[in-house]
Amino acid sequence: MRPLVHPAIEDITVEGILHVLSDPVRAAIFASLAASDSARTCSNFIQMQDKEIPKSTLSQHFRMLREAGLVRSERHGVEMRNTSRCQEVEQRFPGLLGAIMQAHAAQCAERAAKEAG
Amino acid sequence: MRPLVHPAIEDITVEGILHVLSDPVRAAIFASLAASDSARTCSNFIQMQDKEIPKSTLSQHFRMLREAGLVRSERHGVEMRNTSRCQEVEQRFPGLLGAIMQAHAAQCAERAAKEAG
DNA sequence: TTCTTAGTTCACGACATTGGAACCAATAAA
DNA sequence: TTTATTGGTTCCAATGTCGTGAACTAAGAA
Repeated sequence: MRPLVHPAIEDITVEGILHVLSDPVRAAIFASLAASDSARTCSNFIQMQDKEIPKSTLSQHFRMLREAGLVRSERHGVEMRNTSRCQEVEQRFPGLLGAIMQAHAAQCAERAAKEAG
Repeated sequence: MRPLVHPAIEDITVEGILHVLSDPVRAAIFASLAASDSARTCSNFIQMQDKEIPKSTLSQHFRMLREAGLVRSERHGVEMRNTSRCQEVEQRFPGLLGAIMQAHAAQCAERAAKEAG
């Protein structure tokens, strides 16, 4: 089993961040991690947006989030504990994650409104 | 020749914007368009970042920028005039493009500094 | 040792991206 | 008129990336 790869803060790229967050599932995972104080495991996200995400897909999503520098993962026994690296990224690219998450949230609210109305 | 497709402002998505700007060439094109007052043609961008972009590739990049809602293109005779849709997008997702472009600029400056030694 | 849990890796099909070659449409030159 | 040129598009084949089921691993419990 390969060791977990976490880029140094200075190796994080804007392209990488944008690409990894351009997928709605990964964006939702990241939003949830960013909003929560404590670490969350991968399997917390098997149910998302009214559908099941296969374990293997989830594993890839977490790898991509990790290698883009957005998430820190640590193995604890049999499970993985994931936290966002928001604060570090905020230092490097001020305002970026906030703006993206806000836009995602706005779009999400808009869709919910359209759905209901 | 297919007509040019421009999404209505309410059909522009965050995912679409992030994906299209996660490519360094497209990000550079968009930054240049956003910074310039007047329209620019496609062929203005054949030389970018010390290398040539093939015409066909450039054409695809512009199509993607257009269909994501970031750029407006109009045929004028033999050429295309492209402008950014910054202001519209700003209305829909306030702060998003600004934060992204600022992060790109910061990264660009950083790379230039590292290059210079 | 065997089982369970949580996640990873592999392999393959589906889809996206790149770029050369051929093409089209508008205008300028002959 | 034709013919040539310019600016961009479309087609297609090679290559790359993504999502997923099946098989696997590693840690801890029974």
